[in-house]
Order: sequence, then structure tokens, then C-alpha cells
Amino acid sequence: MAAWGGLLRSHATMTRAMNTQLVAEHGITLSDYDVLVSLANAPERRMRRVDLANSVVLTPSGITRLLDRLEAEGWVCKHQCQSDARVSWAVLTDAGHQKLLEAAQTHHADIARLFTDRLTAEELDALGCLLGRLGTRLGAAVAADEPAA
Amino acid sequence: MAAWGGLLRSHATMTRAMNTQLVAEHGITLSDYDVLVSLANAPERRMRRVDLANSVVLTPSGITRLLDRLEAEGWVCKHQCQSDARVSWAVLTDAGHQKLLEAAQTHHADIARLFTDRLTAEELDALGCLLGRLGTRLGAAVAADEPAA
DNA sequence: CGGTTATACTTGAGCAATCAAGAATCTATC
DNA sequence: GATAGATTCTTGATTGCTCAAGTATAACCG
Repeated sequence: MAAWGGLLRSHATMTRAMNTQLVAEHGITLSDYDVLVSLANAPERRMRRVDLANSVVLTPSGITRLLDRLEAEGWVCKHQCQSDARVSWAVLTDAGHQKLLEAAQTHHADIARLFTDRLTAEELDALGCLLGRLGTRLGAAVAADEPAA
Repeated sequence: MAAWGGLLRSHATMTRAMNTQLVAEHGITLSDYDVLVSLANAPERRMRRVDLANSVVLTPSGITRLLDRLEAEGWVCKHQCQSDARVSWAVLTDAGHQKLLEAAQTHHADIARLFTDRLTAEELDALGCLLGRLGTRLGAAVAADEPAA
């Protein structure tokens, strides 16, 4: 129970700080950033919108609107799938990748500052492990999807 | 870094599940619930709006609008402070307390199910401890508008 | 085939939270 | 005791997301 409270509070506080900083310094939200990261790590730097939604924990419509913004900025472009006319790929552009690298610099520094200033490497490791298990297992159980992609 | 990703994902997934459940079963959001809990735990079941905002990590205006909803439902009432005309107490009504108890039942069960099904008591304890430290320490550092760079 | 069902995505309406700005009140200083 | 600066709270405009509904395509199956 304390863990839940802690999770709620620490997440809310951190997320707010991170988001504010990203918006102020780079003009993107934390969700935007996460999408850019997901795309950058994806093969050929592209993902189906559905998978993207799953990856950053947003609804399909949320992704549509988020990508609208990113497309308007030229960081992502839409590409129709050949074999399945329903799916449209979200493809990270070079400009988008550039933007990501740019944002990552300060963002990584912020993360490091927030975490490593307050927890030891061991604790961090333990935390990552616990949260990782919670997140993935939970995703499967609750969202009732995601075969551990 | 993995910890941050894990935190983001696990929180997003859990929060969504919890919020959906609370809305569906009790017609309140997770923030609403947290406010009710904070008030219930406060001395005389009342808090200043500023402190409430701090407690659930919302902006002052966010609290105003949230309390508007709660007041409309009769779960909270506004009470002017005698000694300082600026502050208005948010006071938990009996109906509000009743509502909280009602919601807590299923909510606690959900929390327990999500956590204890996936982590041992020891792990839970460790997680709570780590997150607690992150949350509180962070709150002080970042909320104080710590300059970037 | 043709019909049903499932999947991928978009759109309109709505909502909760944010920021920016403002009103009211307290506190400190001269 | 007036004036300047905090502090508490509210309001208007905007944002990012959700839900519900809709379109279009694919897959299954008689």
C-alpha cells in the first residue's frame, strides 16, 4: 500500500518535472519524447500506430493526435503499408532523429540527476528490476494484449 | 535509465487500470480518490487547498476544479478560515467519507491484486522504501523550481 | 463468392488538468 | 498606517488525452 502511494507520488512529481523541462527546453511533451525513442529503437525506425500506442501506453486516438503534432513538425512521416492497407507506419524522419538526440542530451542528464543523486547504483538496479517486472507483467494482465514485444 | 522506463510504463499501465476501475465502479477519478484519502487522514478531515494540491501533486487551479466536482457531489464542503480570509478549508463531509470507504473496498482489492500477485512482501517493502525516498526527496528539490543545467 | 467478424485507424465531443492572469488578503517595512 | 511584496485561491483559454462512433480493410467461413 505504501508502495502504491509512493509510486503515485514519485511518478507524478518526476513526470511533471521531466515534462515541464522537455516542453520548456525542446517544445515536446514527455509522450512525444517516448514516441520518438520508441521509433528510434524500432527496426527501420518505423512502427505501426497500434504498436506505438501499446508501447507508450496511449489509446489509438491518443496516438493519432500525438503523431499529428509530430508530423506537423516534420519529425515523423506517415507511410502506407503495402501488404495491409489498414495500417500506416509512423516513420521517424532524419529531422525527428536529430530532434531526439538533441532532447535526449538534457533529458538524460535530468534523469540521471533525479535518480542517481538520490539512489545508489545498487538501489537503482533493484528498482529497475522490480518496476520492470511490475510493468510488463501488469501490461499482459490488465491490458490483455501485448505478447511481450 | 531502465528504472525510469520501468517507472513510466508500470505507472502508466497501473494508473490507467486503477482509474478506469474507479470511474466505472464508483464514478470518481484516481485524483478524486487521492484527495478523499488525504482529507480523511488529515486532522479534523480538512485541509487547505494549497496543501491538498501539494499532497496529490496537482496545481492550485487543478485542485479548485477537482474540488468543484467533489463539492457538487456533496462529498466535500468549503469552509472559510477565520484567522486568514485567503484560505478556504476543504472539509470532508460524512457523505464523502462514506464514499471513500465504499470506493476503498474495491480499490484496495485492486491494489493488492496488482501488487501482491506479482511481488513478494519483501520486494514490496523494498519498492515502497525506494519510491518513498524518490518521491519525497524529489518533491523538495524539483518543486522548489531548481534551475536546470 | 457473400456475409460476418476482427483489426487498424480517424474523428467529434467531452473532460481533467495546465498556464497565465487576476482578485483578495496577509505581512513586512518604512 | 500606507505601500510593496507574498500568499491563497479563482477564472478564461488552451492542451492532451479519452471515449464512442464511424470508415475502411482484412480474415475467416458457410
